[in-house]
Amino acid sequence: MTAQQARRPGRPRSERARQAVLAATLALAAEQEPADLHMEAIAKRANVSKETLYRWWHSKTEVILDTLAERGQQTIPLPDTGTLRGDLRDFLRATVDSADPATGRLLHSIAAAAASDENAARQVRDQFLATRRADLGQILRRGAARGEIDHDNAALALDLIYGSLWYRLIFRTGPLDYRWADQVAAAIASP
Amino acid sequence: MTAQQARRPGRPRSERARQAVLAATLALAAEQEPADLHMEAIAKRANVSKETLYRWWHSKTEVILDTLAERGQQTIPLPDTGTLRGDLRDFLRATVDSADPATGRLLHSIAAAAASDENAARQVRDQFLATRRADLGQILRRGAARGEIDHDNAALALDLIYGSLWYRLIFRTGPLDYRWADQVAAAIASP
Amino acid sequence: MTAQQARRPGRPRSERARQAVLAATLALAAEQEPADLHMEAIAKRANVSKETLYRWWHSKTEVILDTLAERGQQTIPLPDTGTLRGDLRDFLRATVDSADPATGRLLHSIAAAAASDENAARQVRDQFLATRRADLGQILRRGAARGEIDHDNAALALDLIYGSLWYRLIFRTGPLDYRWADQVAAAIASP
Amino acid sequence: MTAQQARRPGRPRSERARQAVLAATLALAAEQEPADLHMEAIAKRANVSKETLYRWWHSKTEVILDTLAERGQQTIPLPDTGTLRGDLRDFLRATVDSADPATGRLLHSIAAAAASDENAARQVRDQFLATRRADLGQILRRGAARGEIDHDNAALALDLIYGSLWYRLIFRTGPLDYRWADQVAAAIASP
DNA sequence: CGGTAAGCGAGACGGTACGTCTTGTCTTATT
DNA sequence: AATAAGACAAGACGTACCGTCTCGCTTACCG
Repeated sequence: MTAQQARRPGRPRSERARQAVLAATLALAAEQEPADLHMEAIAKRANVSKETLYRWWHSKTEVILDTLAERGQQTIPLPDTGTLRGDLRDFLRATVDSADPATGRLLHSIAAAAASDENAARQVRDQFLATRRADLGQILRRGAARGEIDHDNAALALDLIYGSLWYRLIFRTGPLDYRWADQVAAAIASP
Repeated sequence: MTAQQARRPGRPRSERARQAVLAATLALAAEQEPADLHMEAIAKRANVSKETLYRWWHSKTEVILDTLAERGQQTIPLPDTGTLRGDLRDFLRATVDSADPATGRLLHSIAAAAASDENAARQVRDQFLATRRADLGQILRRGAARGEIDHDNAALALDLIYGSLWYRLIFRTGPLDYRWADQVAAAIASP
Repeated sequence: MTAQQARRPGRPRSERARQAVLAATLALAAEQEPADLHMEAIAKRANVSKETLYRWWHSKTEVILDTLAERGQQTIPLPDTGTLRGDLRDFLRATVDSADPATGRLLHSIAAAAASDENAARQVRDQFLATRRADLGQILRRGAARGEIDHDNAALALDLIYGSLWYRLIFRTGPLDYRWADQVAAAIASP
Repeated sequence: MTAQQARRPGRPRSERARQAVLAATLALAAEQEPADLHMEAIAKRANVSKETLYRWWHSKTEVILDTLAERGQQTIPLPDTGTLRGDLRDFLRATVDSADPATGRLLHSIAAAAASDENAARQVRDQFLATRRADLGQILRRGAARGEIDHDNAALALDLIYGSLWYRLIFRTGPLDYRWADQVAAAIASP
């Protein structure tokens, strides 16, 4: 498939620059407010020219999505406890664990971008939300197969669960902790 | 009570200017993208000086919250159908009805602001979310009193319901229509 | 003539406010840069409303000219030493003496106003320069009568003397001190 | 010599933008009042961003001084008539000739800036007055060498001559014409 | 091994919103 | 009527970030 890769002439893309950009993005997210995480700052921090930055990422949203993909993807394994509630609990607890402050600010940034720009919203959906929904969907589908949840409700549960998560994240209505994870798991997988 | 109001010296605040700002905000929201809804544009559209704008509203978030309070608040009456599911259904349908395109873009703007600025998040919580949560909370409490929902779940339901609403709104994962309202009502008020 | 003064109805003009404005102008000139001497600052410092300020003085230039008239006018007496050079020397030395830092900054302000506004230039000429020129002119005319200076040159000398004074003041090319006064006196009244 | 110039990295400064700014400044001076000659207007007229404008010129004074240097510098040649009076006459007549309305308004602007800001005064002295004083100083030195003027008076004459010029310009006490030039030349180079 | 072509850093550019500031006018109640 | 208080429309200020551009230099390949 992509094996051959059609080697193009000219100087190849600098892997060093790519890594520097992702690292700078993560570093800035760890240190500063979401509003201070802009293209100019990323370029400066990464010692990369804005030209290079814009050549490979067309917007801040793309940079952040790439950073999240690179750094945070692998962290959430699919649990298999035998019960829906157990699976949900473990999955949500793992999700909560993965949301360190830096990641949290990256999520804030893409939420802000998605809210104010329809195109960014699409990118976030396709490149970030989709995989999470697929994972959680699989857990719910298994629960539905065991009769622990209605099939229609399973589809809606995705929105309810991730909705409440982002709601807490964006509006800071409360902490995203194990208590929250357990309550949601219990509410969705009520007997 | 507060009737007397202790008349301050000097020229009183112009109600005309205040209304013009709120109307301009609504008009811009109806016509343009959220990103084009900035203080400069509001001032120009309202024929109001930037000084006046900043004197009374310290940020765009405050202007939008005021606009929402003035124009959209009174629209959602508390239903009383006798059942939790019925009440939820009616309330959510009314909520969906109130989200015309202009209002939707105002909501997008405050979501973006809340996501990227902790202070804005607090303002949105206190001046916008709080009343909505109180309304829906009343419905849920009535349901709990009738034994239609567990008391603990009632508290969580607030997050699940409004979470899924904002999630759809921000990430455009699906339409906010009666179908959504009915499904959520059914899922929360499952027998 | 002006004896009767046609007493008008209503509250009479506040002499207190007038004095406060002139005092505030002088105080600000003594403390700050010419650029910080604006109508807003004068009003605030004088505890006078801008309304009152603009009612009686139509521009900053008028306020400053009034301040100069009130505070600095009487200081320069006409000398009579018997020789042109002596008279010039004493007059210029007295002029130099009268230019304390506060007065200097007031002069800077009216120079700036005159340079950028033709109308202000006319006011400065009529209400400030005219009297100085008359005084110096009298000295020069006495010298011409004694044959110490050519009549035509006497007229021009006004420009040369006051010109070099303002030039030093505006562009800070050198100090306005007795040395300068004596040199100018000697040059103009050369034997 | 300085030919190599040590080429700095990055995009080089746009000569086009530089010329556009100077041309816009001159054009605005020709058409409008000194007060309407502000940075915003210059940027707009030159089709140059404010950022670019402020990057290369830190204040309006610097822009004007640059404009004067570029457009008006070369116009006054040093005369050599053989007599001080003749040299002065020619030099002052040429100076008068160079003061077209646009240039006059530029001079008004820098005079206003110098009067109200010590730093601006220094810049005007160093970048504008200095060369003029050097030119006129040379003429006077030649006169002193020929014994046509006392050496001490020669130094003072600089102030007297340029002082009276700026005095007329700023306070509009009279026209800057050949009559003025001839009178001053005669008075300074009196036999 | 020298030519060709793209990537890269540096940083200038036009554009434009930001939040602040001063101007001169106005609208109140009080004097 | 004049006052103080202070709100108002207007618009310039200087700063910041955006996304694009123009340089000279570097790093590959390909003939």
